Amino acid sequence: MENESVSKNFIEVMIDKDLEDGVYDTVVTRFPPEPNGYLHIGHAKSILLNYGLAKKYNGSFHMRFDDTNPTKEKVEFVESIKEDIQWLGADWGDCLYFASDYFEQMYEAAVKLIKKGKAYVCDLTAEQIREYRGTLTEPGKNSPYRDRSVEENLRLFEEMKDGKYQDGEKVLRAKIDMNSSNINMRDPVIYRVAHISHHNTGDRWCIYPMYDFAHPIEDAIEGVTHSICTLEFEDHRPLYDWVVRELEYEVPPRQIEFAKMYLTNVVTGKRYIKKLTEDGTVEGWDDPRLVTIAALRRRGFTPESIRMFIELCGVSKSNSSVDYAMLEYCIREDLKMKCCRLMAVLDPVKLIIDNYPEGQTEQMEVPNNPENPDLGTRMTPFCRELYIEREDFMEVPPKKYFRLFPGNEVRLMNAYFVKCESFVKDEQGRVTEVHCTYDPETRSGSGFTGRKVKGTIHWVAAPYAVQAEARLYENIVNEEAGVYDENGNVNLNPNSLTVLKNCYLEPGVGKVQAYDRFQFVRQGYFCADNKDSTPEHPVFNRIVSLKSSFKLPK
RNA sequence: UGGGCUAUCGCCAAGCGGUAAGGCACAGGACUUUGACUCCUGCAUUCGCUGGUUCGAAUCCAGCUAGCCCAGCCA
Repeated sequence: MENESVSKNFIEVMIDKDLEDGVYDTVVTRFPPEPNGYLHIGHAKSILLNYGLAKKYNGSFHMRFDDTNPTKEKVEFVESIKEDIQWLGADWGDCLYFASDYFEQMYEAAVKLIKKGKAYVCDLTAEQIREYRGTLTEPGKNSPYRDRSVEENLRLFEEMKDGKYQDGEKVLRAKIDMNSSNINMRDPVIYRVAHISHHNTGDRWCIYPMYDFAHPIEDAIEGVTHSICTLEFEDHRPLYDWVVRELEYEVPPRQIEFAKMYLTNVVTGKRYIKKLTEDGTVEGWDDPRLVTIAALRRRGFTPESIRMFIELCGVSKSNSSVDYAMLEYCIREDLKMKCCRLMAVLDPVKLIIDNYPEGQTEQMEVPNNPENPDLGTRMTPFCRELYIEREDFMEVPPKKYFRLFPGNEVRLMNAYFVKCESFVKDEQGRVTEVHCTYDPETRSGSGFTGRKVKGTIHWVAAPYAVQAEARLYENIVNEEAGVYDENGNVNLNPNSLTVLKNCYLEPGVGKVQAYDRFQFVRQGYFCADNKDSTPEHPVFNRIVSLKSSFKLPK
């Protein structure tokens, strides 16, 4: 049963009005990344928002690479972006586009502006253009080239296209208003010369359109109705509208801005991620401490969990930073019913059942997910020597500790009740063995109701367990200290990664399955590292820390 | 001293003149073969501030204050 009472976000309200007023009779949205890096959780918001809107209004969603600046773009990014979007489940169908496929039309559009007397070729240098532009508080002044004739502009622009000029020698500018209080309207540059190969068009062009000119044209050509972008483009909207108006498009697209997503305790800035990657602080763009889509995937986040997260965060126009706990909540919620809950021990100590026959092994049938019988059961071996979690035994228990301590009885999950009889320490005083006795009548599933125990602990059979490595990732930055320091450096959490080499997993849980399923070990879900894990050397990443992790009472 | 935008619980976020939804987090309690999950319960007399209009304002008006964005031939 879906909850239909969910209120509409402000964009949906605007779309509804447009549809009512007959401004548009359909909804077409798009996600237009520049292929110059990897996608992260912030992009997921834009992708899912645009895709969700198109789907909700029965319109279409376009995937478009905004590749108008060949100096920063690469095909490898095109591929990774496509992969990430597909993984997220935003299906663009046949609507895959490249801005660079419209270069011809953009050139024609520029010619049209020139003919209308709305654009001119300017010979000022970049520095001069900056000076002429004025400042935030002072108006700009007209370029001396502003009043060239249409004929001259046409000739010059064609020469720019034909490669007669060097990079930076000439630009094409829109003729708007140098006195505008909006700096974007002070005769913005709309075409620049760049003698560089483009990943898509090769050396066919040596002039490339600027974002402000190209974007509205791309939208108009594709019939995009609602061009949704982030807040920093609000000041560009007048220019966007100017372009579609001057170019006289029949059904001009509308730009709508929303607030970007920020997350606490993580680094999302592209240049910071790059820095961390380059100085070796993280392993790469998919390091599990990052929140790139690839990293989240590697850590075991599901597309469903990310969609839920974006849905929960909502959309608005106020800058905000979402609590990281919200992301963790979503993955827990999604995995809860669909992952196999296997047993594993991260910090092992031996548990020896003194009254269990030596050399005997019995197979216990255990449910894969106690809350979801559909996931079936599996067999797991049980014998005299087991590994349990070191923290599940205490020589001198504090109040309200109800796991193992001398004289106390607990349940071994999916097996028997065991009572702690004694323990062994080494010279350093470290516990090396815990001895106990078991009660055969209390076998799991036997229906035994004779008595109850307050604690249940997990275990693995020592002779059969598979040794594994676990990597516990924590937030990469300290919230208390702030994400960035006064010099703009990332304020790292020195404990962001802990590697545990001596962990044990249940054996025989399947060949591939064991390495791509989620584990639940008392306080956290674990997931096979889909990059570094092999059957011989399983590597697991803890993907979340549960909110109510157990704290010993004082 | 320019322009644009935003201000509702620790964090997101509804609300659009009729007397503060929801989620996360947190705190109690019940249940429990994971101290998890689930289930109850609690959690803004108040909506950045100050005035005004109104029978009535988070919602309208005025004036403040704080934060974010803009001076790339980046997107």
